Amino acid sequence: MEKVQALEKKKLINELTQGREFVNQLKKQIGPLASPEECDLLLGKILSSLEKSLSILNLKALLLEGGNANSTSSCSSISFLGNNISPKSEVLDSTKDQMVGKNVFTKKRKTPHQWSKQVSICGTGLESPHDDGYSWRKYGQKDILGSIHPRAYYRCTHRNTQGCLATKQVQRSVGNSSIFEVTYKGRHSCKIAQSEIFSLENQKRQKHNKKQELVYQRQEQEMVIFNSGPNHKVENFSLTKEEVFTPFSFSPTPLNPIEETQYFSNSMTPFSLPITSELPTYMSLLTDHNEQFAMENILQSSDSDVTELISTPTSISNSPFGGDWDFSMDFEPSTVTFDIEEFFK
DNA sequence: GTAATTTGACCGTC
DNA sequence: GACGGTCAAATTAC
Repeated sequence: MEKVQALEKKKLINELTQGREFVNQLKKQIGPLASPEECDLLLGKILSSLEKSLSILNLKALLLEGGNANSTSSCSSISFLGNNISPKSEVLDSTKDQMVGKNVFTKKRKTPHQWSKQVSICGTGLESPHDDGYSWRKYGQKDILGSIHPRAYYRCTHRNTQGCLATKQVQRSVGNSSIFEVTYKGRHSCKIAQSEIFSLENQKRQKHNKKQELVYQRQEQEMVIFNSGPNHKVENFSLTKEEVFTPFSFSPTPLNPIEETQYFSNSMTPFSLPITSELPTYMSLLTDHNEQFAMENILQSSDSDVTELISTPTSISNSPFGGDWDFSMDFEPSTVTFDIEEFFK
């Protein structure tokens, strides 16, 4: 068993090291003379390394969960946005069921086919946070005990037409009414929403590429040191929040923020993101739909990562597993930290 | 006319 | 019985 763990650890370190190396290569490639093909190739390698790393971690989590149900160590948490996210992982439940059989793990899931998350959004207006890439239909509102603001309930517009069961709850923060707490439940299975997301990403990407050209031009002109994190980007270049958020999204499959942090934390300039202690500051810049979208991507891509591991590297839209297979992660709004050393003890 | 929102009622859980 | 979540009829917006 220890040998297996050592092997896994070695593999994981190897994959992450490779990922870092690819990012560094990509960093060198990106520029006015960058070849899109080269960039695509490197991004593919980066994503591949990432997926392998995740699969190792997921398998490890499976083993831990299956072997020691009462274990309180290991995969505890991932810190993000000041919210607590505990991986009450259904991806693990689902894959576990598939891999080891339900005879061994007969424990029923508490909330089948659901994942949830919570984000805080600094609303620019007085109304609820707007477009997060999906279209929602309000179906209820309730006064909640202990809160001066009512909670609004939304479901996906395509619930009836496509059976999409995604829902979200929106509620103003008690302390700061300009902040909305949004809790997502369920996973989008609607194709329309996904194409809208993709379109939104393309727009962002195009916008970002234009901005990137400006950045390079200004770098040449002003010799600005561009390694001070996103705050500097905002101050120096007046980049919008979405450009701060998606500094690297050239791939059709956008990296999620955690992935970005993992990969870019080790790279230096010009796209390095603040890590650990600076992360909340970085994330605090994310507002409105971008922040929601970021959270969405964390979970949705986690889903697709695992799906792709089992099937083939296909798009997110047409999973062959349909609604019967739910590889999504079930998150609670809690602070999460992930200690990789502890994970392999 | 259609779609979205509002809001009181209902239901399940604790 | 209290509470949170959902339903569905009525209302509003486009």
